Amino acid sequence: MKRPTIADIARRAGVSKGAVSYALNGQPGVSEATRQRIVAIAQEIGFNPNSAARALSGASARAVGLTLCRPARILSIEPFFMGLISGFEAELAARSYALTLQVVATPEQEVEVYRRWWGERRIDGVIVTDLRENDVRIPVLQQLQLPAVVIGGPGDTGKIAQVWSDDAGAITEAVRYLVALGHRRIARVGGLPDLLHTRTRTRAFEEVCTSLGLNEAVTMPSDYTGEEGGRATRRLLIGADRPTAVIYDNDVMAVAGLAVAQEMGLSVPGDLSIVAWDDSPLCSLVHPPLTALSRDIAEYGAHAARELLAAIDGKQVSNVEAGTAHLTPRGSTAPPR
Amino acid sequence: MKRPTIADIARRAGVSKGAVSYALNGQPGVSEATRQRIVAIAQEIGFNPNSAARALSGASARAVGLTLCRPARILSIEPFFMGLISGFEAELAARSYALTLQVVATPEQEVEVYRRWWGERRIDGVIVTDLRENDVRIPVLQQLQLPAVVIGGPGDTGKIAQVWSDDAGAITEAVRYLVALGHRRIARVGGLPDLLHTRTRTRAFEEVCTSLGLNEAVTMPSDYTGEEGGRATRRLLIGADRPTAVIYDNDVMAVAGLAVAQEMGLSVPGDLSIVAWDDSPLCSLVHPPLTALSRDIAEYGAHAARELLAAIDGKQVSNVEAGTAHLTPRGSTAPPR
DNA sequence: CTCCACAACTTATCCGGTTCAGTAAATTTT
DNA sequence: AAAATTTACTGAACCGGATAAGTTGTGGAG
Repeated sequence: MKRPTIADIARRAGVSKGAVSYALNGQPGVSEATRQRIVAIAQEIGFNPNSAARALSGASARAVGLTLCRPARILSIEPFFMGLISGFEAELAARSYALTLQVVATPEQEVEVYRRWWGERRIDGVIVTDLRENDVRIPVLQQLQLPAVVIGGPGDTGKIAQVWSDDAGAITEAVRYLVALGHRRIARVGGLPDLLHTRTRTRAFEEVCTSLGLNEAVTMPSDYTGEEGGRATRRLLIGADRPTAVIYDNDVMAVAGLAVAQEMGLSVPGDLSIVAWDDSPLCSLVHPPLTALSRDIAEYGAHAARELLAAIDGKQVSNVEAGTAHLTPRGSTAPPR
Repeated sequence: MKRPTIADIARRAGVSKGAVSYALNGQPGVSEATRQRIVAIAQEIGFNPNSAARALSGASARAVGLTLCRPARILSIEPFFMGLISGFEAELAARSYALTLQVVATPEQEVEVYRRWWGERRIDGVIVTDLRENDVRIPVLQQLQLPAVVIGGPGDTGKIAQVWSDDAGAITEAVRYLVALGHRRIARVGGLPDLLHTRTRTRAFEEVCTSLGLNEAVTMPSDYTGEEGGRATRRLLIGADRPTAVIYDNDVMAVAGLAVAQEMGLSVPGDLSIVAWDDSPLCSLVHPPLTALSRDIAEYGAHAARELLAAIDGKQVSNVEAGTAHLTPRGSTAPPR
């Protein structure tokens, strides 16, 4: 079955290719009657413009790219990215942009993918996650002049748009809450230490602990996996001065931490309070359900997609903060015994 | 910064566009010396062929499509799809095919996306998940002659390639194992009842229970969400003749079921044994870790991708079984008290 | 020495849209 | 009523590759 082209429509309507193009794109240059006739024919034969031909004649590819730089075993379980993707989609589909995805192993590979995609004119822009300090991707994006939006700042990205959420504010709220419950020894299991938002969180965590007069603010670095999260928790709990509350940088590690506590015979929240960052259905799934720092990740993604589309349209965009995570108390936090 | 084209290379090498095209594609028609010179120049200036131009001149789009038809809140937590995507990617990236993704709400929307993608020549083929009985997508794919591979059979898909795993064998193994432990009242919390593989599992579950002389084989239909899985578990456990073992159709529902049991004061595995289908890190994360039917989902995805690429290359492919899930016993199963 | 075959190119066309420069007819302006 | 403008188109060029068809130049066979 041959797929119809504008030439087919032109023949059937008895006009030229140009007229068909004007008619279908809402451009002036055809009468209303002709336009309707052409649109009707296009509808009837199920015409879709060849995206390659369109992209070739100067227009855009109508696609944006996203690379995921995490090992498969983390990606599969980490709810964050799927939530983000759902959010992107809502915006992109509305403007019929496609989302092109690639799983990579390293930031260097990621850069290669950007170069290739942009060189191939496969995409009009990219969404960059996991911003790092002195991120190798930023200068490449600038050099290529590839429209982009960065998630996970704030950081130094020059003219590249950013979307971030107020991580410092969120962790401050969580610590204040735990202190209000009576906790004095609060630890944290952090995400990948290289990521900029991990650093922001660590710094804010230390600051609020100091300001509230807590003697120490231990952050165990981790990597978002359940195994590491569990190990870090075990290390925290075997110490003499074991914490009475732990804040986790993602939900997967929090769930793993809960399991470790249960396995060690500790009661949650009696002996240990747990706070998860990023509230996914996972948090309400386990017993007890986890107190979490909630934010609307899909909306966060949608926000990023809107910024990216604006950047693609050539609008100069400033950095945008997309809301603070707020504390959703559930069964995993209580005053210490 | 203008992105280089073969014309740029041709000018610098002092040859024609055609020669450059032959050289870069390994076609005969240029001398080895010239080819190397051209390749070197292409490398130096960072040339990537414009995918649109390539697609336009008869070649393929070098992209495949995948639609995800689940609400965002399920997608975000369901590890299956991300695992599948990782598997696709491994194959696709190796042959530098791009993966285009779209989240949709209904199979009808999915069909629309297929039509559009194919009409736009945006993709060369699609991966279809969640096969249903009398699936509306199958006739459309056949009519469009859109290369495809279906995951989730076996079912009637005509000439469209299928990849499936032996669900009947897996559930039989699980039930036999539970019976060997001494269980006589085994229930199941199933996935979406419309899906073909859910039916296969249900039928096999009933058969093996009958053949082993168990009086009843209750399957509570569910929808893969934690909430529903928890609710179904609660309904099973409040009955007079409550089961001593439950098999769940995905890991998320199994974790939710575990939480419900704990919340009702039942000990796992003492009072209730739990088996999860599809072993994700989630299963080893909770306490006790869940006995699961494991299969390599990424490999499953890779398999599907290979079949799809074969179909795109015009090879007639037969249906392929991609291995049976095998039982991984962990702490959530034991003889009943 | 001529003819042929073949390598190593060049030239031109095509893919299917977009867009610009025409052009004839209709409408408005003066 | 003639001139100017506008409307509604057509025709052709163009985007950047792939590729079929044509053009040289060279070496070997006869």
